[in-house]
This record gives sequence, C-alpha cells and structure tokens, in this order.
Amino acid sequence: MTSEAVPGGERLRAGGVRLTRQRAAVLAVIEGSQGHLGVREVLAAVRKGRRRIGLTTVYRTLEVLASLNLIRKVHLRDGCQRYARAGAGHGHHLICSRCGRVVEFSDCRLGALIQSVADRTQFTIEDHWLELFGRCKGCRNGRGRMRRRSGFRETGTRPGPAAP
Amino acid sequence: MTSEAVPGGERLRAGGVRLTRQRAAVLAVIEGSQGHLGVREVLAAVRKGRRRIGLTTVYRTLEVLASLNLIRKVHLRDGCQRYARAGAGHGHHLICSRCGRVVEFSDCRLGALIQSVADRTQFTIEDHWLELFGRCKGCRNGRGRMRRRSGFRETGTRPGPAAP
DNA sequence: TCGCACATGAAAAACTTTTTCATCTAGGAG
DNA sequence: CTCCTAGATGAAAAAGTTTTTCATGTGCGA
Ligand SMILES: [Mn+2]
Ligand SMILES: [Mn+2]
Ligand SMILES: [Zn+2]
Ligand SMILES: [Zn+2]
Repeated sequence: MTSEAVPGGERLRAGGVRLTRQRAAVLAVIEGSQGHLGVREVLAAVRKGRRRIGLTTVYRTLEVLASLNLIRKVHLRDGCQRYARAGAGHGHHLICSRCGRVVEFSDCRLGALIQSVADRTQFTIEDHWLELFGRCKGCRNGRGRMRRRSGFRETGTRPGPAAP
Repeated sequence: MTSEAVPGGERLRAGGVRLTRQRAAVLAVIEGSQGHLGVREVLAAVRKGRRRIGLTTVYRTLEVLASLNLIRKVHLRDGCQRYARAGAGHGHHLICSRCGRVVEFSDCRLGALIQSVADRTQFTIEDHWLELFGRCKGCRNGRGRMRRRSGFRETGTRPGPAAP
C-alpha cells in the first residue's frame, strides 16, 4: 500500500521523520478537532479510537508535529502545552474563550507596528505571536465564562472547589 | 514611618490587599529586573536579599500582583509562568530571545485587523495577546541562540536591587 | 527479506504547582 | 497605643506534569 493510505503520511515523510501509526493517530486527532487539546486529551482521544499509545509518545509526537508545522501550539492564559490543527503557512489563532474553538487566520498586517516598535526600541524583530480571544457565534449569548464545552474535555483533573 | 517607605505600597493598598513585606519584596525583585523571571528565580532573588519567603507565597504573590496589573505574566514558546514588570495600562511585550530583556509597548493598533477578523469569522473579539521576539541592541551580533545571557541566570538570582 | 537506526512505552525520576493547616501579622476598631 | 481577627504565610505533603531510562518494537532503505 502507498503512504496515501495514511492521512498526513506525505507530510510526515517530507519532514524527514518516520511515519508511525502513533504519529498518524495523533495528527488525525488534532486535525479532527475544532479546538485546542492538551496532552491528556490527545492521549484519551487516540486511545478511544482503539489505538495503543503511551503518554511519553504523545508528548514526543506533539513536539515533532509542531516542529514540522503540521499542528500548532496554543497558549492560553493559564495552561499552555495545548495544540490545535495548523492552517497553511504562518498563522495566528482566534480562540473562543467559552468553548475553546480555534480559528486560524494569517493576515496579521503587523508590518507597520513592528517597524515602529523596532525603530523606537532598537530591537531587531524576528518573530511575533498574536492570539485573539472572544466568543464564537454559537457562544455569543452564553452568559457563562467557563472554558471548554462538552466535547472539549479538560486536561486531567481540575483543582476543583474548596474542600468541605 | 509611612507606607511611602515601601515601594509599591500605595499600589498594593489600592488593590485592596494587605501590604506585606513578602509582597513588597517580590514586587521589588520584578521591578528591578530587566527581563522575565520564573517562580524559582523570584524565590532565589528575594532570599538573596535576605528576606524570608516561602515558595507557596511566591506563587500566590505573583498571581496577586499580576491580577493587580503591577507585574505581567509573560509566555514564551516553552515555559510560561514567567513574569516581568508592567508598564502603564494595556501592554504588550517585546522580548529579546537571547538575553531575555523585556520591553513593554502599548500601541498595538490592532483595531482594523480585529475588525476584519471579527467580520470574517463571526466572532466577538474581546481580548488580544501580542508578543514580539527579536534581538535587543546589545544582543544584535550575538551569534548564539541561547536564551538568557549572564545576568539572567536560569535558576540563579539576579544581581538586582537588594533591600533598601 | 534483512538489519538497524529510529521510535515506542512502562516505570521511575524529576520537576512544578496546589492544598493543608498551624501559626503569624497587617491594620482597623476601640 | 493595644487588641483582635480576617487575611497572609510557609513547611510539608499531595497532586499534577514532563522528562529520562532502557528494554523492546518497527519503519523503511538496502
Ligand atoms: Mn503574523
Ligand atoms: Mn504560554
Ligand atoms: Zn465558542
Ligand atoms: Zn538581548
């Protein structure tokens, strides 16, 4: 069978790394998600798909995929180490603070701003990082402020409310 | 002696929290630093200034100070939970990827971009987060790619301002 | 098909962050 | 100024996260 059979196979090969079923599974999980996922969530999702995978491999794989730009790392105010699918090329994220949905956009038009800051500070600016937070259409009227909705499981166990 | 004697005292009071020597010490350490500091670095710096403080308190204090906007949380590609002094009001960071120096700027002019992305995605955008990375003047020609230079020890302490 | 460099994963180590709870203290009341 | 107490502290332990180890497995070029 050709590598076509494995979604993402071409891109993994192109990245110079081996195409393993674990990598394909992790990539599939991220690409199949509308939001950002944490390590434990990816682990659970892959296993739910009845594929064996270890936590260590999830960590390593997410790093590999991100370095190949096949997925992107997302930072939230609290808790980073989260990942979302990557659009083409340079991209930034718009994140729904209620359900976690992630939309990538690439037109950032920061040229003038960067030039201005560079002139003023005497820095050579090499990279930038922009994230927008808000409410997606479906979450517009949600009065809550909770993070992920059902379908976007929380990573691990939450600190939870005060003890009795 | 009046509360004037304690740098940041006024601002802590204004925030509705008690002015403790630990809070003043942490604030002084952050304000005395040109870069971003992690929890352990703050702990070490405060102790070096011969002030007693516990790790738990450092965590809690950094959170309190950040919520009062007296200091700001900085996210790096790897490793967040770092803090830098805050400029006035809304601010973004320009970070030297070699020495860690942090410069805050507030003119982000993202209005048009935000409008455009909002229209296109149907999101209501409530907040944004922008960080610029580059080389400060002094690190311009540094061929290295290491993070903090001497003076910005990873786990060590900054020579920073000792207690008055 | 073979061989081996690369990849995996269970377990343990290492590290980070939060919770507990006994003790302390900032600062307002009197 | 002295008292009082809600708020703050910190040592220790618990809880959670990430990395390291190393024996075993496997992708893929020869
Ligand atoms: Mn951009
Ligand atoms: Mn972050
Ligand atoms: Zn949403
Ligand atoms: Zn620098």
